[in-house]
Amino acid sequence: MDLEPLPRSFYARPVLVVARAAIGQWLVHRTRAGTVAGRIVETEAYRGPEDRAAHSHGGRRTARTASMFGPPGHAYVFFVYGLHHHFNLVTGAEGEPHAVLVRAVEPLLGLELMAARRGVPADRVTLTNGPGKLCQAFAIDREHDGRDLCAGDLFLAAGARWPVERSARIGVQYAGSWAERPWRFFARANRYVSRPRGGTLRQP
DNA sequence: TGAATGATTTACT
DNA sequence: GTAAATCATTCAA
Repeated sequence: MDLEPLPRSFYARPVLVVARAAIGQWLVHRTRAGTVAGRIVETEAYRGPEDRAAHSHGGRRTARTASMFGPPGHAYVFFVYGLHHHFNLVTGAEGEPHAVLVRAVEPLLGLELMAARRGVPADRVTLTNGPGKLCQAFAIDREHDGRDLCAGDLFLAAGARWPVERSARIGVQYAGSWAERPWRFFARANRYVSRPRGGTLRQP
């Protein structure tokens, strides 16, 4: 299969459209250590400045959120909890701080490399079933913040169509009524979709 | 300059 | 189920 980056026009659309369209596409990262790729199975839309859960809410433009305000088709990567990275796709128009958080991926290529980076066996869903986990498996960190996803070693490629379901977002209940909005999209019947927090994640 | 905290994960009781 | 890990960013002073 040819792994060519999706065009910028894929990202230059409303954030909710991109969040839904991203399900089923491939996420690819080529590094010196090898290539890893997987199917995107879970996303969430963050629509600052009116979205209280978004870092860009209220139009706050800081050093951290700068890339969220940049042109579409670039990455927004940030670091939380002192240990984890989160990977986002910048969408919409330049100056519009909207982004799509990639929350889970189904591993397809480079499973052994992912397993080595994660320190878990390659056949476990915990390899990539969470935003922090997939960043570790794909070796995505702040180095990639602001990176162009249309030209480089980290990009989305066209994948197969996949049935999509939607729900409220996870982990941002404080966002009040906005959290009621079904801005989380996930692939139906895919075991790599993350489970809501609080529930113990058991291995098959 | 200093204190609080988070779009989470993991281990432990 | 609950708590610890762990630090860049943010906001207050």
